[in-house]
Amino acid sequence: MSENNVVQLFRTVRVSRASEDIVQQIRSNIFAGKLAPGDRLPSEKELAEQFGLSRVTVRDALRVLESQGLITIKVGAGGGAFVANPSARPVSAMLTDMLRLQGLSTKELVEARLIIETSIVTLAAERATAEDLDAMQQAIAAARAGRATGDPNFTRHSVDFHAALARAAKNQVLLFTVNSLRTPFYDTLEKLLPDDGMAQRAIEDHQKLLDAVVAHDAAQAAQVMREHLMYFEKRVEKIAT
Amino acid sequence: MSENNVVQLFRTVRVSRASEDIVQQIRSNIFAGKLAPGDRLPSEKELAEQFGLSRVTVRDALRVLESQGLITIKVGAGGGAFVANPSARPVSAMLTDMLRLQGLSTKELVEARLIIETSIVTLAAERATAEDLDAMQQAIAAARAGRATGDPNFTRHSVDFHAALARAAKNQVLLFTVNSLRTPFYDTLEKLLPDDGMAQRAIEDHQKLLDAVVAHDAAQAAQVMREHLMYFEKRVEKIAT
DNA sequence: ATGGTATAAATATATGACAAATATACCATA
DNA sequence: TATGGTATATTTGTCATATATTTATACCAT
Repeated sequence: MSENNVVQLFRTVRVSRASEDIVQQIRSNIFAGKLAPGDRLPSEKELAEQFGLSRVTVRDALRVLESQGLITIKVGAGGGAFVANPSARPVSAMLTDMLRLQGLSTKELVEARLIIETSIVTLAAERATAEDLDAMQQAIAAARAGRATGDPNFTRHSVDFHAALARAAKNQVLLFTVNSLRTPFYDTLEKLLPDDGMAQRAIEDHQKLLDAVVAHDAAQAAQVMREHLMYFEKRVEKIAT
Repeated sequence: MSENNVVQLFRTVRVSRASEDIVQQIRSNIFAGKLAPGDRLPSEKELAEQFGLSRVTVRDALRVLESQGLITIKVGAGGGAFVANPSARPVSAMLTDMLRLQGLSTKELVEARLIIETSIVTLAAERATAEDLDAMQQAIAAARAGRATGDPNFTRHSVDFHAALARAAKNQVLLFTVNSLRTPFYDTLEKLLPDDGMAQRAIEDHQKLLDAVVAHDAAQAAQVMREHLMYFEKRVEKIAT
């Protein structure tokens, strides 16, 4: 064992908190199915008694569980902590945060988004239900109606369209991943004043995407998506710099 | 507006907590780059003064930020809340929770991973540097050495190999995303007792992947990756149980 | 049936205090 | 000088007690 190559035999030690034990116990009960979505946990006071700890410590634990998406907390009579429905939303939010923190280049984001969005649209071409198609069509119709009244801000409808498209792929992992990648773009897009040309282009592209999905034409859908993303990401890129 | 079709004009209202405002303010500073990883926040006492709220409320907010993976908290002199390095681990942990709770299915995860991993290996075939290739080779060599001494546990070397491969794609977004998606799988694999057949297969596949990347043969690399993932994911069918 | 008020239950927040963890400074000893 | 021990200061962790706020329900009046 030379000076330069120190072998790591031990791990960092961290003293745990009492509240972590509470978190762990409640998690175990949730994962074991002893607590199901919608079930109410005992009140903070009761939990404090059961755990033999103070109410503050219990609240600490509950805040952690809430942040992990495992419980929701309601105030007032009949309130308390309730086991949450499992959702990919917290995962997506966290992935969004983590990506944001990394100071990623637009180029990397664009590239990653291209890969995932084209996969999504390919899957959507296979898997979209009538409901999905309807949702996509409605987003397009709403964008058209908005434009007809002179409102060039198509962002909201674009978000809705892309959300419906991603749902049509029937893969929640891709859904939350692409949402995390999209968020930076939509944030920027919403800040700029979109012109009517962009609105028109968005509507046209969305319609083409929908048509391709309806026709189960995955290759065409992927191609349109690529062009769509490249067009819009060039505009966002200009503004961001 | 008939009885059966009630138009939703309003959204559910929820009274916010004071601590959420603190969370938001700290997040804004982190995302704006005013607080960088490693930076220390003021003490709880000082934050309480700055926000004009009690220390309890500040602690609430800090617990949330900690659970979101944005800060780490240290006890004692020189302690306090420090801005965390972005890590895939909190995302993976949350993803694992959702898998356990069946909010997401293994099938969806596998499908998403297939898409992203094959894109990564395609990019790596174009972009890998000598350094990347060396790192991959070393992971393979380490796995071989381990196996030669009778240690069938190749998981660590597999993690290293895939990490090196993902770095070779030169896209931080894909790297981070795939690390988040991969970890639940490895955590499960590590809990199994892998047999030597699996170790051998991993080493062979990794070598084939490396060879394809060296040869800039993206199509071959993608094909090997697909087969590799399908082989292993069949053996880890139930992730996070 | 509708509206208003009181009450109870539960979380949210505050204040003050002590416990525990940790880094640093200082001193004694070999 | 290096090592070990102790004291001190700083900071988080937890506690006890209390009040504020939110919300559902019960009850009464119109």
